Amino acid sequence: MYLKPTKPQAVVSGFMSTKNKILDAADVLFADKGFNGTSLREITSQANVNLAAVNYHFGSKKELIKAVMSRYMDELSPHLESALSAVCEAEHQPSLHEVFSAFIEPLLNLNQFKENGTSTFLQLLGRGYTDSQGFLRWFLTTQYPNVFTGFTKALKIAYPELSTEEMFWRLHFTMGTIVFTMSSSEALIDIAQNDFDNQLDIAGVIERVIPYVAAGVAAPIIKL
Amino acid sequence: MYLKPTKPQAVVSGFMSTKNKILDAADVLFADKGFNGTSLREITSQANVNLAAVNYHFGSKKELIKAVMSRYMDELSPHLESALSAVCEAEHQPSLHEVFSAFIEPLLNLNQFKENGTSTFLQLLGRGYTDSQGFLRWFLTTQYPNVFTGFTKALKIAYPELSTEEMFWRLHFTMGTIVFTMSSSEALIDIAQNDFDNQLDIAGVIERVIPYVAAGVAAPIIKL
DNA sequence: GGCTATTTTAAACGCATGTTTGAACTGATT
DNA sequence: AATCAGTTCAAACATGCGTTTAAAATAGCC
Repeated sequence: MYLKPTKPQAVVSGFMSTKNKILDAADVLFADKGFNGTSLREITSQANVNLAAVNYHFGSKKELIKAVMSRYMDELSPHLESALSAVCEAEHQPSLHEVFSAFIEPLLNLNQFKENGTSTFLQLLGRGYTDSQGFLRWFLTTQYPNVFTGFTKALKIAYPELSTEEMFWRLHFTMGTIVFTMSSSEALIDIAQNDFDNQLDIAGVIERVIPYVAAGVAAPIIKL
Repeated sequence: MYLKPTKPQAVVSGFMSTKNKILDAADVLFADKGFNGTSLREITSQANVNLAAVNYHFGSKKELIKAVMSRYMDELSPHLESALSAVCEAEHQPSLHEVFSAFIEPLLNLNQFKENGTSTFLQLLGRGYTDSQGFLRWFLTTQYPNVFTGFTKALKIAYPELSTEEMFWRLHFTMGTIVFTMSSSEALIDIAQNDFDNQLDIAGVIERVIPYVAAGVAAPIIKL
């Protein structure tokens, strides 16, 4: 019977708990095909566990989605918060480029936390914005608000001339760029490999997108 | 029995063909809840037609999706193509801002073509990128390639220093920004109305996003 | 070893989906 | 009036979904 979230249990030797097998299978499939597009049967058969295990361990599919996201956010958000406040408390006024760059190291470190962690997480983020009619957006903004407030605070310092309203829009444009790019990054990298045959990975994409969004946010203010 | 796409039939007086009732209901619902998230039963009951009518007139749900998109693209793509070639053949070298602005008039004219046509179409475009594992992206790029080639050609003229590879990425970042912004535009406009209580509509969002993407594409070239 | 609580399992449930069917209806043509 | 292609309709079909159930297996403890 399912009651309450249980504490994480230590992974000893080669043994993997059913719970973790489910989480590992789920986040790859969710990232690839979306939350609605992935069935519990796909997840459980990929994870080699019984179908009923998801409902037993997590209660429902919705709770599984939350658990998948929480595993990343719990790892990421402390690092993001400290990186952002470090930027804010620097001696010199930080540039927009520096603010956005504050995300890079914590994001790329997700690859140590989990294989392909960076791109998987960013893809999941993209899915969360479009799938499931925004319930995940609600979940993130209410459960991890410090990341968002810290980010806007840093931007306000880096570009004080921009009105709050303009910043609101450009922030969402930026969110869109990142999230969308990452959710289709695999396909794009494939195309790019064929057309230009460069070595290219998720870190390369991030390096290219940062000047873009920094320039977008820094765009001259329009007069009505 | 269903055979072959039939020619569009003239709409006389207040009468609306079953086919058009379905198309009208479908594109609102698709834009709102995604392709996978909308059932044929929702569409047909919204359109006040029988459930089987979709399969009778269109053959399948997938074909209905194509038909919804084609209705917009067939209207839009000639105007886009001519606007883009006008920009290319101008006496002076066009700015990036001009290139992006070439999209505005044709896009906004969709509102004359159909009520709320502009935002609905852009939302559908956003859905097509993330839903249904890219089959719609394939459909658009293969069925309407001139729009894409015309756009890259115009950009190449406006910003010749940028390598093809960089342009490739910044183009996709731009695509992401637009598409993502529009697919969540309703929610964003709601939030913005509450926070800043300005008059704001889809045209306002477009006006704000253009300086952003133009600046992003025009960002200084990074050295490795 | 025996008892208990936890976990796994196969099977079913109820429901929603896209699609198909065959009969009823419609409106124009002969 | 009879015919007939085109269209609508209610009903069913097959499938896949998330979830629940109750029995079997397992692990922990005295």
